[in-house]
Amino acid sequence: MTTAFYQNKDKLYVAVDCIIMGFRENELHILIAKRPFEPMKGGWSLMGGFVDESESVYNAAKRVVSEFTGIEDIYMEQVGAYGEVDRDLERVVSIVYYALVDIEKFDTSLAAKYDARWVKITKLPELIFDHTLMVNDTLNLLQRRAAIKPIGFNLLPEQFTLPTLQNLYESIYQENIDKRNFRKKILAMDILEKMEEKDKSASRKGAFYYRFIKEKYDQLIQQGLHFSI
Amino acid sequence: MTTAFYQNKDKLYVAVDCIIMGFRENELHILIAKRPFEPMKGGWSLMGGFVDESESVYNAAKRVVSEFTGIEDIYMEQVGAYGEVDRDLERVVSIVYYALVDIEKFDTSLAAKYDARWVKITKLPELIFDHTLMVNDTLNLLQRRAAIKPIGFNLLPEQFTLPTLQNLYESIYQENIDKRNFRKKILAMDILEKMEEKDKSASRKGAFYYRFIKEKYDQLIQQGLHFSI
DNA sequence: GAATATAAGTGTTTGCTTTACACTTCATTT
DNA sequence: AAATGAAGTGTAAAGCAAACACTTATATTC
Repeated sequence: MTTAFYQNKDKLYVAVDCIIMGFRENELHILIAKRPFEPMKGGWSLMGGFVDESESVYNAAKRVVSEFTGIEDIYMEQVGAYGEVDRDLERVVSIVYYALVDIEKFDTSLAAKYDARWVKITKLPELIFDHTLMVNDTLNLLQRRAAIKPIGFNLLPEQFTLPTLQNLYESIYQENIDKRNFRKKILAMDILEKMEEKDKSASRKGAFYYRFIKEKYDQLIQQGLHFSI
Repeated sequence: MTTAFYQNKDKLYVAVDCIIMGFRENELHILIAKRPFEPMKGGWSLMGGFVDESESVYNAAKRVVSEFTGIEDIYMEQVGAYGEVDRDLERVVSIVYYALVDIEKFDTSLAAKYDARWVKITKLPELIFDHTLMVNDTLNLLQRRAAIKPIGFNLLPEQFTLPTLQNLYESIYQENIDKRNFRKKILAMDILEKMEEKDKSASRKGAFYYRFIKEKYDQLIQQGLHFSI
């Protein structure tokens, strides 16, 4: 069915580009790939795809992230739409999402298949088209969002230590955080549960594992309080 | 020129919807119109239009705002892309911008032409499709942005009084602000210039006019400080 | 022209949040 | 048993945010 009024309007390609973020070696990483087709074949590119007529933009982004990582449960948020006429060789409007994934769940066989690499956000190569701009905008957004929403945990495994969590936030904000102030603040919110085991991989003494408890976070919100780091 | 790889991909309608905001009678207003065509003819709708092949999404939004207000110099920011499959009867991906305009510059002849009305944001009627969601998302964004960027001035004429400015922020945040704290904070930033004339329309005593000085704001930023209300 | 009415304009105190800062503990390795 | 190195802990100072009430200026009214 076509509605009369719309008929003479232009249709455009609509793409999604995904900034897939992971955390390892105490640094934020982004998954990028060598582009396998023209234009800009061989250039470093974000993970993208086209939006089909029959799928929502959000689902298109989910599909792309799953396709390139093998991960199904994904935290994703829209960054925005990029619509300059000359941003691609063809006229393509691209809608950007960032995804926060537990890098341990990454299906490494896909790296070879798609010529993809996890690169440190501080050491990104030049990307094609406006992809560098997209990454910059995303980092900005992430910094603002991670400060007030407990989204950082999506980058970590179920269990993590406080030193690791702190490293994560230091990597997101790209600045050092005082250890005592950080622990005070995060523990005061009472949204973490301390485990009995320690992670001894990073020190002799070992650091206790903690888990983020969504129910505790919901309680915090119900009390009219907010997450804040 | 068509690049081979893209050829078998779907193309979609891409629209812009604009949340055009103005300030009068001490309240934020939004420009809405009765939709003149099917589907949903006669329903209250945001100001929108389709993105042409040859114009950027941003320019499409500017064009729409100019068309419906007669105003050319517009502060505009993207809210995001709305891409559910069933958000319209046809498959239309809509990219939303909010625009802050000085309502005094509004060409009132356009109101009749487009069956448009300025309505208080607190008294919006039901809007078609996902337009109510768009407005809610926008108000949220505006609240966060107006707190840290001097964008509110775009809603006021060149000269304005501090009581008016305070009313504006109260309308944006939908809460009362202490007069002394507000004046202290805004004046401490030293980004306003006090005029010699008073506005006597709202009180016998009259309130001094002020102007926002962009150069002073730039200085503030250069000092490593930030706008904050 | 004196009294009245009304919004504009002005400082200080209190509490809270943020920042700065250094030593002890634990477990492994030598 | 000693040494190593990261994990873990509390307090004080400063800065920021929030609460709060009276005086001033001018038009209007009597």
